[in-house]
Amino acid sequence: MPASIRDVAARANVSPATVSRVLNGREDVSTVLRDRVLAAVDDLGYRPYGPARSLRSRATTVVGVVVSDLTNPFFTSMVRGVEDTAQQRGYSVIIANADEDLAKEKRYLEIAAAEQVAGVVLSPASSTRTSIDVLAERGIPVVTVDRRLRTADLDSVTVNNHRAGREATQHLLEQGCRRVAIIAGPTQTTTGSLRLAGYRAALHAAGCAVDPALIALADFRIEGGYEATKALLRLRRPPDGLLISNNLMTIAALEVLSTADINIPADLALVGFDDSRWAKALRPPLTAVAQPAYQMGEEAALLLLDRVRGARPNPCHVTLTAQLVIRGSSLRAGHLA
Amino acid sequence: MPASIRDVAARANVSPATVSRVLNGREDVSTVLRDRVLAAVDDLGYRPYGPARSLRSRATTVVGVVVSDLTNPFFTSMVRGVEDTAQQRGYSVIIANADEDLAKEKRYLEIAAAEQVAGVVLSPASSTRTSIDVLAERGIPVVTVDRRLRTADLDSVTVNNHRAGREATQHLLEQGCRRVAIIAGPTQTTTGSLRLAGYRAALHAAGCAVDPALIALADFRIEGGYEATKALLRLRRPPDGLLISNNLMTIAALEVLSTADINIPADLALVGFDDSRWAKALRPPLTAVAQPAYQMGEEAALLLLDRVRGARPNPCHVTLTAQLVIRGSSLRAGHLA
DNA sequence: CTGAAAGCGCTAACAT
DNA sequence: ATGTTAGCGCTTTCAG
Repeated sequence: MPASIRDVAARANVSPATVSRVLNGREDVSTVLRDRVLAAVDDLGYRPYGPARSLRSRATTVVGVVVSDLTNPFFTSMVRGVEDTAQQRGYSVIIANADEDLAKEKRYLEIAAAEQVAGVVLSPASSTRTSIDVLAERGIPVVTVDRRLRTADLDSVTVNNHRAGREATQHLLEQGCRRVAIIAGPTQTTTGSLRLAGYRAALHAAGCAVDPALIALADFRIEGGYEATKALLRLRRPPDGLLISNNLMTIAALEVLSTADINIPADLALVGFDDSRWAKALRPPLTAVAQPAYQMGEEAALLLLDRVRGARPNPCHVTLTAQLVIRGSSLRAGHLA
Repeated sequence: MPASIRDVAARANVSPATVSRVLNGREDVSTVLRDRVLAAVDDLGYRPYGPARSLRSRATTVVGVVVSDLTNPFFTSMVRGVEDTAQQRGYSVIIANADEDLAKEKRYLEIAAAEQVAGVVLSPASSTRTSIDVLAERGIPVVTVDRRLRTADLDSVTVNNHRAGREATQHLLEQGCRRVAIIAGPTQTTTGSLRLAGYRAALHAAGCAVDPALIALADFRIEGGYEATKALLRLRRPPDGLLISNNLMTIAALEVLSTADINIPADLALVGFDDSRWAKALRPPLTAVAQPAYQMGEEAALLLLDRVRGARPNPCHVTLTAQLVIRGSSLRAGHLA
């Protein structure tokens, strides 16, 4: 049976209220009593009991991060950014994995609401069907990261996905690709649809027709990447350039292409979204759209904590820049390593 | 202002007690009242308030996972195993990232205790300095995974690290390596020290001397892997075989080796702990000690939930098997792809 | 089968 | 500066 605040109060010969004041670092307690309380806390090994505290004060110093796929290194980097920033400011971070699944996501948002976290950083599984009502009802602020929500105007941190998709596609065209394909993410996510829109825009700008057969829709996960890549290879006129909308699907594509003995970049020039540590170790090294994942997490945490503090009345959208890092997998001219 | 149980009670014309009974799925409520309550819950959009509930009932259906490094894919797979298993059984999972840092780990264990989670799955940052006292005081069960604790006899799920280290080293020796080096993890972790011990055992068994210069101690992270690899390459007599104790350090080593133009496996045969999706896509593909990460998470969750239910009086240790997957990075004979 | 009442551990309002 | 009191939302005896 752990010690309660009353036990501490009894041992220090003060009232529970005084103990509470000391514990919450308030200045209006005499040094004598403060020391006595602290000693008692120490003796008893007292630890404040979270649920009671948040029941009474309706606040915690825990922020939640609900990510759409924790096995995706992009999101783990992003989470690290949130963690470091929040912790610097005295908040702790708990993480939940929605696994690109609306039902799981809903459940975790409910838990976040029920557990009364101070705020939530969310990368929504769907721009239209994800609902943050549970949180809104309780006045818990939400910042979306990576993706946005169309159903509510929330603070958000994203990269310019449209432009990134356009530039990556343009790069493939410049390398002489005539049939550039894309493995796109779910169009219900803003990243999925914007990167695809960027791809289309680049083709239009170059005066190329958009061949629907070259657009493979997948799920941002390894399994989907497999199927999509295989489908593209089965085409009578297979692509000679390929843009893949995230890192997990890129891993899958690399496996399929390697099994099928496709020569990269000669047969197929490749660009993948999300840079990673192993991209450089591949042969050829992978051309990637590098996103500032860690920094996105930092920014999201900053926005969220401002919101928690009640600063900033209006929704704020931070757009960072994704950078095309050109490496061997897309270089046909060969004038660069 | 969200609806409380009293509001629901009022609207359904019943007592709060009845609402509580319905919400907790108890059978002793008449169908009439149950329906009225459910309707009222629906109308009001009522959601039970976690802190009040756990304050009163001293229990939650949330389990915590405190991992030592969330950016490590091994741990994210493991977490997925915990999640799936726990969710099947009606528990939710929240995750905290200790980042191989004892202070952060301590903090998260305190939060887990304060928030009154049902139990904790932990991969401890240190086998001797990690303390689970905060949780033990409150009677919250803990299962360690991947690593063990020397300070308490807890349920644990591990692989046979000693044997895996031995077999991997033996494999390198069989490939004709004469100077096999290791990049070991922190010896304060059981995985770090056991894999190293396995390496030593293999050398002894083969009648080779253990050259201390060939043992590089690092931190299980990318940065440490860089330094360790560079240090090994600077040796007057550099290694011709290398075992790396986890995936993050392997990524770092691959980068360094690729920059230094070391030929794998001719100059240096390579084996890394932890298999991954991109291992096959590398050229040459990476020989890896594959750990059943997901399954480890599943087992850990099973043990933990048993413990939560109060089953099983004695600590239980599950040891799974790590499998050496031989690929091109370590094959010198060349009779395999 | 249902309701009334007590109280979990803590903090905030009010007194002093 | 400190103590007293009330009550957060919920579950759980205990009566009926």
